[in-house]
Amino acid sequence: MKYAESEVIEKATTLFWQKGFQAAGMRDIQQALDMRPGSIYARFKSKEGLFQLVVEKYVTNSQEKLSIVIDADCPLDALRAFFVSELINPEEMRFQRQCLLIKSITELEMLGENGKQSVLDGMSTLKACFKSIVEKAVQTNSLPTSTPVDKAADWLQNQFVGLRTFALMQSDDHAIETMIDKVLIDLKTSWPE
Amino acid sequence: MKYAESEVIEKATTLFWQKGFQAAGMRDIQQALDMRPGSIYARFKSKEGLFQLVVEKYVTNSQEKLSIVIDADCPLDALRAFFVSELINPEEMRFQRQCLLIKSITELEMLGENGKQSVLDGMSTLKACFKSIVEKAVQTNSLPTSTPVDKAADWLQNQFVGLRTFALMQSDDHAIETMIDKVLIDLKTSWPE
DNA sequence: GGTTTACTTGAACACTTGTTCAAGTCATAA
DNA sequence: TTATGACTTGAACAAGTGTTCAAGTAAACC
Repeated sequence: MKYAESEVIEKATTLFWQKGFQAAGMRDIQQALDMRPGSIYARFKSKEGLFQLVVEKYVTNSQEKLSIVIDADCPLDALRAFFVSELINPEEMRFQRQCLLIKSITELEMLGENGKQSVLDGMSTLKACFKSIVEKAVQTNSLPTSTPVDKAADWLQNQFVGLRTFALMQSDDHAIETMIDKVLIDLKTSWPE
Repeated sequence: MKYAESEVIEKATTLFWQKGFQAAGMRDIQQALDMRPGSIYARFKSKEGLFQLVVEKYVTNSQEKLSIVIDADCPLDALRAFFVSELINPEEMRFQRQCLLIKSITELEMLGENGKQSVLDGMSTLKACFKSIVEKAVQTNSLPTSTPVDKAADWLQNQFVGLRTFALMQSDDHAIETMIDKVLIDLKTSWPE
């Protein structure tokens, strides 16, 4: 085995993240991984099989990052730090501002059943993480006990999605930080109904 | 000329909106438009030429819808109505919940210079519309005069983007409406700095 | 030592892609 | 009436797509 799996997945992640599933051709993949088609197919079964592993690894990774937020003494400060670190990064990593899952949702129809399920499952998993964050914030009195947890979790994930698209196109990092601060203000204010 | 241009653009819009630029193959386009390749190339020069017209028409259309909001007596009520009509529609039109421009931004790198510019220009155009809405709301005392107009316009467009992705995946229309109401609450509350 | 197993190579395959082109249609202008 | 030019047709093209396969390598197991 020429390269360790983790190494390969990492390279594949970069490629899929930059180009998307369809646009990343097998030849691009072969070049990025420095592997010949036969090797790729023997190890990952298909382009979609590789993509599935990438998505699953991506979700696990995100989950770990969100766990740090959940376990922090002050979850809202940690949440802000998480947002900043995900949304404000150097130019050569700009593509990472977009969420890989959201990008994949755009081409969901072009994926087979397995790939599709991986993406959707990933979304649910991350939604659960956001819920835990809100719950923790309520427990530590960072948020009022009146906060509707489920609604706020949906909203928070939704805000994150919007921010990522905003950050992708926005060149002014300060404007992004302002948007993040607005999220943290609104998280504490009132909810409909 | 077998079909009027507006008719053709409309059909092409549906296809690109559903499948995206890359995934909509020339054969799909030929079938959707009921035209042979030669006709399409004679009239639109290329797949990207057709796409460009679609994007431009889409932007004009959106601009018109937003003009109604700007000109309304109560812009915030009109804004809510606009959000609802764009985000809550029957199942067979679900693909329209996603913004065509945002969907296109995902595949910006795969477009030629002209197509790319059309999409980016479209984003700027719509941003200007959102700014007008906020300005109008301030003028009519629907929003406090302290509202930072530019910031709020960015934020509002950003919220719309997030909501569209949310609505795309959300089957519960009521949850979408709740999110819309949250936007209207937060638009009136405080801003960072 | 021999067999199995996981992995690797690179040429080749069948199919799809966007695009071209010679030829034809038909309304408008001279 | 003839000529022009915008539009149409459908077969064809070169290049690209994901995938397969016979053959080779090398470490692991009996």
